[in-house]
Amino acid sequence: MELDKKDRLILEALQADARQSLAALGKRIGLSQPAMSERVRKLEEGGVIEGYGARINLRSLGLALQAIVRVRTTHEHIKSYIRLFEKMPEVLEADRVTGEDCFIVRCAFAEPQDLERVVDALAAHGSVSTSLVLSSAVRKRVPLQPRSP
Amino acid sequence: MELDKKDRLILEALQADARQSLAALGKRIGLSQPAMSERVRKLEEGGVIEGYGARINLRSLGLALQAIVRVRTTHEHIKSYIRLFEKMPEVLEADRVTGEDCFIVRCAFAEPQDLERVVDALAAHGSVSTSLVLSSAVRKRVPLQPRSP
DNA sequence: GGTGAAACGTGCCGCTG
DNA sequence: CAGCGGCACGTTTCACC
Repeated sequence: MELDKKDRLILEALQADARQSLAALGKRIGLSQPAMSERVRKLEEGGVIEGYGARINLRSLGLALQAIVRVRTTHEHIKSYIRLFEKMPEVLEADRVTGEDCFIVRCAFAEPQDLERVVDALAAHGSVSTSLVLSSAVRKRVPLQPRSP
Repeated sequence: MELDKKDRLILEALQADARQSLAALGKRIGLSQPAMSERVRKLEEGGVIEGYGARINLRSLGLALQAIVRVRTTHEHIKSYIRLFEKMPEVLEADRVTGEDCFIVRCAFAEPQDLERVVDALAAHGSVSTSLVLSSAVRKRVPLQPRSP
């Protein structure tokens, strides 16, 4: 799917605030409301926009701590680890990666004891390296500038 | 701020689809539209909901590759690294962490050459370990079940 | 660009703790 | 009495032509 300048502006605006009206969006970008409606519909159906989500403050849910856990294991355990990640509510995201590590896992929790439980569970069939998140230095949106034409 | 069962249901529903009407939300949860309006307003003002964003498909932007780069450096370079992250469009997020690594950085790019540029830039005042993301095994939402009552 | 339908914000009232 | 939810209204926004 081809994206022009205005599509990119739309994506940028919808990343900043997904709950603004199509009319407000149109005013910002210079399109009428039906034109915006059509463009957004195409971006959704074309799979460019996968959905809309609320950004939740983890701290306000009592989850003040985050950690990034690197997991090393053997190939036979890959699938069971994926099932484990899906079962554990502390796991926010898990990526399978190249290199010595097999997975890099981000988790959130309320207290150090919770992290201990997570680490113990993940170390059952492999070894782990755990880093506590001190601060999120950058939390950017998706880069939208037209890249290398 | 106190969150009851219905607040958690609202957060769950808004994470799944932030662009649904308050009336539809109310139907799902069992509240009238004005009641929903009020609850959502309080969740926003209380800082529980930080905002609403569109989920963008990186592949459709031509960014088919992701990597996670761990950066080790000395304390004097911390601030300049944070500025560097903010300047680089490839950097999606960067967390400062405990342990031997100083930062764990996620980036997205179109071609391996782009990653090479990123790694070169990040290795200028430290050392890096780079892992290519093979697949995102888990991409969950924030856990909302009431924790440890 | 315009029109019927749906959604939103607000004020008022009743219920409950 | 305070907090919360439901009803009804005028206004805005949307989808379709």
